[in-house]
Amino acid sequence: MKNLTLKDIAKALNISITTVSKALKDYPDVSPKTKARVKAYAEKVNFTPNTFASYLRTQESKIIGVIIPQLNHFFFNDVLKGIIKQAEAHDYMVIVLSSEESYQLEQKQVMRLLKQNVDGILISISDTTHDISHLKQVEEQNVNLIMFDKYSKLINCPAVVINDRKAAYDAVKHLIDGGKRKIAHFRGPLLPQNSIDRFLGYRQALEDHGIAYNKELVFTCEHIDEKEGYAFAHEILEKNIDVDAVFSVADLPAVGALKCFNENNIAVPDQIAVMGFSNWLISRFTSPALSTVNQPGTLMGEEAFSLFLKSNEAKKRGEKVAGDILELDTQLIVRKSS
Amino acid sequence: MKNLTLKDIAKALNISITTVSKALKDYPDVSPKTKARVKAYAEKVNFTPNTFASYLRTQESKIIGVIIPQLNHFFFNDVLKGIIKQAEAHDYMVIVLSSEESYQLEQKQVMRLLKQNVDGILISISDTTHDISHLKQVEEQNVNLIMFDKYSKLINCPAVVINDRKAAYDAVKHLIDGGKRKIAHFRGPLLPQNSIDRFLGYRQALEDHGIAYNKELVFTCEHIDEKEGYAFAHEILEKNIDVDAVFSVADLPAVGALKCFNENNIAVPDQIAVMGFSNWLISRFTSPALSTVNQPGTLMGEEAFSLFLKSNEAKKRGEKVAGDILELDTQLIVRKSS
DNA sequence: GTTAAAATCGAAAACGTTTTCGTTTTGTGT
DNA sequence: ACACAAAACGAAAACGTTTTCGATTTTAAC
Repeated sequence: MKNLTLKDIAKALNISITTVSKALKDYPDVSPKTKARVKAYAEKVNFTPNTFASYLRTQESKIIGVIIPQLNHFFFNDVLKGIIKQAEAHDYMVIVLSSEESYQLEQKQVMRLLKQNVDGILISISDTTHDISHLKQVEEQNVNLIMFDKYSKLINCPAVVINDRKAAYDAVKHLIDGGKRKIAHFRGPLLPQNSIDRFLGYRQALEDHGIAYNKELVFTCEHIDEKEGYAFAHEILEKNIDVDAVFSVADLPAVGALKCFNENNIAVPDQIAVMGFSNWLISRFTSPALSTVNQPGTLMGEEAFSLFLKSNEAKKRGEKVAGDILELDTQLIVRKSS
Repeated sequence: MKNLTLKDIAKALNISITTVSKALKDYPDVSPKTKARVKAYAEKVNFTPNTFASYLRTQESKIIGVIIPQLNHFFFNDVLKGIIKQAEAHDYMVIVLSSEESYQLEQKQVMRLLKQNVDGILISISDTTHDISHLKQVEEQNVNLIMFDKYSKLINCPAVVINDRKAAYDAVKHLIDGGKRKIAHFRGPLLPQNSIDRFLGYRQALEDHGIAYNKELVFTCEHIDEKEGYAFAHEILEKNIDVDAVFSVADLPAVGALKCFNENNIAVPDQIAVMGFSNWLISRFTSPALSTVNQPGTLMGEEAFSLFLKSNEAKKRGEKVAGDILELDTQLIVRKSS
């Protein structure tokens, strides 16, 4: 019970392989009669052309590679879902790889995908990626490159992101509107663009509302986990730093802070309000439930695949695709912690 | 800057394609001298054989397909991580698909993978899968089939699972040891083997400790989300059902129940203890923190890939692989909710 | 120096598809 | 009938690899 080939069909219908192939692809030099005959038979035996053999002629593998920074990460799994769904709708298969936030691993995964002759690489770069020569190489090999969420401004390719700066601005503005003035920020690592942008949004919101920026209130995460958030919250209490709100670069550190505040009987949000970012599953279940910013993960994945398709079409026409950046809307989700 | 071919190397070294190929694969009829020359050059230009062309000869694609029931599911992402990690170590690529708990979609995804000529299919079957003819077809096409976690007893192929029955038994025993006697169970859907096994473990534990089984205390989940758990907990309070502990088939319904109990000022665990299953990220952050059972997701993924490798080796030797089932240990995690 | 054996190499076919180009068949108009 | 164009078909090469088998060269033995 192997998969059938053109040869099998040709033999069964007593015509040539060429005619079978052309009939299935609606070439004009095949009579309507034989076309119908071939198509009916192919349908009956559930024939689809062997993708490996097709690749050899067409150089199209119908496979794309996706590299995310973490495999078990709520948001990136949402994106993955969107990509895989759209890929299925367009008959592409998706190879999934993870850089686990390692620059070296990210380089290696890109090279593996290039060796695999994928039609495109969709990547969200790691927090430790400080050099993009491996991405340049993707473009040099004329493979479609699309970035999503964590992108680099140093390379000119299509990307789909959220407006981190605006989202952070709105989140902090919400805290200010709630009467908070001494707002701490748990920021992300120094390299990735989105932690920079969220920080800038935070600072802009303060400035626009006449609040002086105080760098003593900014804490920098390395791993963006709940332990760091817990530690920062602990430091705030320990050192008696005057703070009435916390805006965290992500939900996990916010959850850690919540835990610390709860343990020390700090009233949230009355004494200190807490705001996360990303709307992870977990944010709904903390007590109090965590206010946060929703990122449209699945939509981002779908759009990333659409950008790939567009880029691929352009490539086939011999054009160079523009490095347009698509921005998706976020939603402020106000719960009990603010 | 395309990927190089054997032909390119042959031309550069002024020898035949055949010799290059054989040198790289250590054929005995190539002199040590030319072997060294070819290997050095191949290394220098970073040559790897084109997998698509290789497939055409060897019928080995070096690609495996993985089908999980849900894409953004904490446990299955852990498994995925293990599979992808091991696959990378053995130079396999992983195509990821999801059935989204739909039998129809699962069938379709299996067919897609067969058409793609993957070397193996690793699958965790959906909750709605009631027929396994699509899996039989995998075996008929002589493609390696491995099941993990959610498996079917109707098909004889290697599988890696946990001992759900024992894990559930231990969890319920823990509740009993804590003095609880009126233990409710939120069970999973009727079809999947693991929800059956967890139910059986629950019943066995009751029986072994002289507690009569009361089917009024068993609630059946359909979607295994927190809403269902909340609703069941609500029903328990509403109808005044006499319950002093809840054992849930998974963490999410347990979290829902916790929420309901908290809202109604039921003391957890004193009045009602709550026990989840799976050790999701979220279970650490509820209040009180949720007791649960840890499933070794990453390890399960790694073992699943190992089973595939073994099965593939057996196939190459022309042997039929045994349908052995590998059982991994779980860990009872006691937190504040029990 | 001859010959057999061993060592080394390369031509060619095959995997399944696509596409170019040449060949055959059919149809049309005289 | 005939010429000729149009329609329908098929042979063959190519993609890059692997492997069989035959050809060539080297080595060893007498």
